[in-house]
Amino acid sequence: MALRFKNTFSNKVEEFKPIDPGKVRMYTCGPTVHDFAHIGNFRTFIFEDLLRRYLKYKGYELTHVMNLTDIDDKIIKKSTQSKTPLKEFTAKYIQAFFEDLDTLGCERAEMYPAATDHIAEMVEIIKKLVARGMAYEANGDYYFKIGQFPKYGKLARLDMEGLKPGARVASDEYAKETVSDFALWKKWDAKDGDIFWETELGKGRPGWHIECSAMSMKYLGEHFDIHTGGVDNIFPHHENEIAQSEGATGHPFVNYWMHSEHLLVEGRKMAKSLNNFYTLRDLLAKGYSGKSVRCLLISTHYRMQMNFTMSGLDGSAAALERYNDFIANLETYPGGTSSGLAEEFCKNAAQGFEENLDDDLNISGSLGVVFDFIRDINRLKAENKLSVVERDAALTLVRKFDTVLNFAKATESLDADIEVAIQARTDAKKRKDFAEADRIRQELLAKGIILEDTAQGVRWKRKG
RNA sequence: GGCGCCAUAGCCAAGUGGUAAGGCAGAGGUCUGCAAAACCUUUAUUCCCCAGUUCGAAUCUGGGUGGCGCCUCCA
Repeated sequence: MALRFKNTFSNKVEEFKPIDPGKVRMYTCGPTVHDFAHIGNFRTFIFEDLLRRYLKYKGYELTHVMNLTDIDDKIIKKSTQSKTPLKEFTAKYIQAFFEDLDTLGCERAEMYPAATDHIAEMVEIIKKLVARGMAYEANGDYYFKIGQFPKYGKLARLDMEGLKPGARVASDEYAKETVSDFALWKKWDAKDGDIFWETELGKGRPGWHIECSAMSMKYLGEHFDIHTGGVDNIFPHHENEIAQSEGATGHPFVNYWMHSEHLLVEGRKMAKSLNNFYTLRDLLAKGYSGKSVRCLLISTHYRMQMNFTMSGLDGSAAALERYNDFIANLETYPGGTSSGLAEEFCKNAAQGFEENLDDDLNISGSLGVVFDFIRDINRLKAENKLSVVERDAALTLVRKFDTVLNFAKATESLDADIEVAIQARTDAKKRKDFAEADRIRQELLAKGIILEDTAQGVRWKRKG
């Protein structure tokens, strides 16, 4: 079976066929850089990392663009309040974002264009929309005229006739022709301080949606393959992107829309007021590794709401250890006598891994295959029925899986001398030299490698 | 009110017509000074409820119940 994805636009699982055979052009709505990103944001970025890694695994040549939204109301407010120039204010969070991506083992996209570097491109699109009668100016602001775009509402499956103006719309300060028309360009206002651009459209700043139309089409062309984001972006952001882009070019914009569901925390929507709001840095401060967070966030299908819990994170840390122990133990295994079974285990695992991911990135199914494979090979190893050639084949396969999963630890976090000490203690016990074993135990306790030493036994620090 | 997602073991979760993957936690073992690590074994007569279709339903149909999200700038 071929690779297939759920397309939000058609609401169906469709076979994936790129516009240019063998090549994929993909756009992702990136972070708004006004603060540290939270784990809900990263769930989406990790889904996109899985998607990009799997497309490469399948042999596609990928061009992936992720924008940086470095201009919006929140940024203006915070930057103005802190009396920090816009670029300086956002630079801090852009840097933090890339650090966090590294911590989570997310591969870099090919490009990370920033909105403020593409004002001219946005102005061009708006001018084109005005010329085509799909946008208009009102009191210095520019709006998209959704009445001129019959397809409007199709992505989100909204009936625009049925949309009634709510309290929020009624209080809107802008002078639109129709309540649901959305802003393309906002005239400078005193609260914007010194944040504005002098353009043919006047002194002002772009709306949020136009940024993504401008940057995606500039780097990927007017018609590209995949556009991703979180479900909350379906409406209005992506609906508006379609309207702006297709309104300006007159032809299709994106073939496949893919959206990841939200992360809940302890069963509730993550919110600062509920005291369940976590950034990646909060979790690192609690002693969890980036890879543990990656493992947890990637392990539930992207279209399912995922409930984040601390015990779930503990579980992922443990699963990750099983995976890494498997690799580490296999690497040092000297090899035994072949039973002839390993070849089939490898073949089945490779096939199962791919079949599941082909099916709209069924990561749970694929992980099941990987852990089945780990158990099968471990069993052969325990019985000494795995030859050197088979051992190497198994290692090669799991490393291939790891190009998609990226669960393997770059470095062992326990220091080498600590490993030596633990081994020395085990050896001492084997010699029945319990005085020596206890001495080493005290030493490890002093170094903080053993966290607790109770009558029931010792509790070791997790390697993760 | 409109649109959409979901309900499978203590927890997380795959499976969309042929008799319940996988992970965590628990239990037993390899193996014992008490432990730990690693590995192996084991853990759902049953898939929210009711009715129907079928030789056969977690899976399809109808009707309920419950949870969540979106409906103007939140991934």
